[in-house]
Amino acid sequence: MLSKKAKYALRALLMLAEEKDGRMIQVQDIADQQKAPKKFLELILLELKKHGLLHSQRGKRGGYVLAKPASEITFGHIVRIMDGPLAPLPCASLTGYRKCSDCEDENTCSIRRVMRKVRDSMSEILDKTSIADALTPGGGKAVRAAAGH
Amino acid sequence: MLSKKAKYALRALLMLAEEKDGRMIQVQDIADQQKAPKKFLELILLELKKHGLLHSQRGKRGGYVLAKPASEITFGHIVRIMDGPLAPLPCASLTGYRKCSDCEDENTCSIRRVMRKVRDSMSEILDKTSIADALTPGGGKAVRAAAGH
DNA sequence: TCATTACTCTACTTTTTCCATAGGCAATAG
DNA sequence: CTATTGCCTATGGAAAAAGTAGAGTAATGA
Repeated sequence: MLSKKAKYALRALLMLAEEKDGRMIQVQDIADQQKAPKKFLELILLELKKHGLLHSQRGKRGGYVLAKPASEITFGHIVRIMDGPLAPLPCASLTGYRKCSDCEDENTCSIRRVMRKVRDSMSEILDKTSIADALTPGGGKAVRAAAGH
Repeated sequence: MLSKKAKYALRALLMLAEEKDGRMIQVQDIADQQKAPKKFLELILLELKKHGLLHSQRGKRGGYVLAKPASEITFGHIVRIMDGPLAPLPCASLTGYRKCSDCEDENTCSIRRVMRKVRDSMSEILDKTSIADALTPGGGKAVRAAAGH
């Protein structure tokens, strides 16, 4: 289940992606528009900045902007920053692998095998859908790819 | 992320599926084999029974058996019983739909649209993989289907 | 310069969910 | 009848999620 943090983050980035030619938006405006607690949102945006997705400016007329093109910011990246690995089990994750403490033999674990498939299919969607794609429904790369089966 | 409950449930059902011609297994045996707390496991098996996946018998020589063929018990069903809807967001769920309280227009919500795709692809795997499939790697229906792209 | 604005950072509180345990009741085999 | 095993309800503790507080720092602009 997606956390509220991740949802706020996605919405904030989508909002920033709609802004014309690098105009900054302030935390307060984002909070107002998506009815999120301002202080909570600050923490989220700060984290996104630390991961290189946002630039910020302090003081009067400060705010946030995307640090790179919207087409290069994927849902997968955002969700991983906020909620951690996509995989339903740590042992089925590529980016955040951890051994199951209670698993006898990882190579023959059928649960792991299935969850690995789930991870892969989630990645196939989330890592190939950018916030730019999301803003142009029917147009994005991953949208077409996912429709093709 | 899959809860421990779901993981215990999957393992218990896989274990029961390996048992020959309807022989019963006791909670204690399952708990021993998968190093799960017995009392906790009881709750889990009870819930699976209430959802029609298991039969049980009380008293001496009691225990649990699958209530139907292993090929008719899917990962999707088990996970939903234990952890609820597959979808990352309630508003993107088919089996457990709930409106987002903070969402303006559901039909144009791009986050929902993406998460719906994620749900669909999870369902495509989990609802088409039975515990029988999981026991015969390389053989199951969903295994072949998922490999074909 | 100096007050104001708005991001930065650390710490804390509250709420919710997850994991597990406890103990009595009910059925069944022997 | 009685030992065993599942059935059921209640409760406790830990951890994670969600939100709050407040002092600090940089930029602006009057």
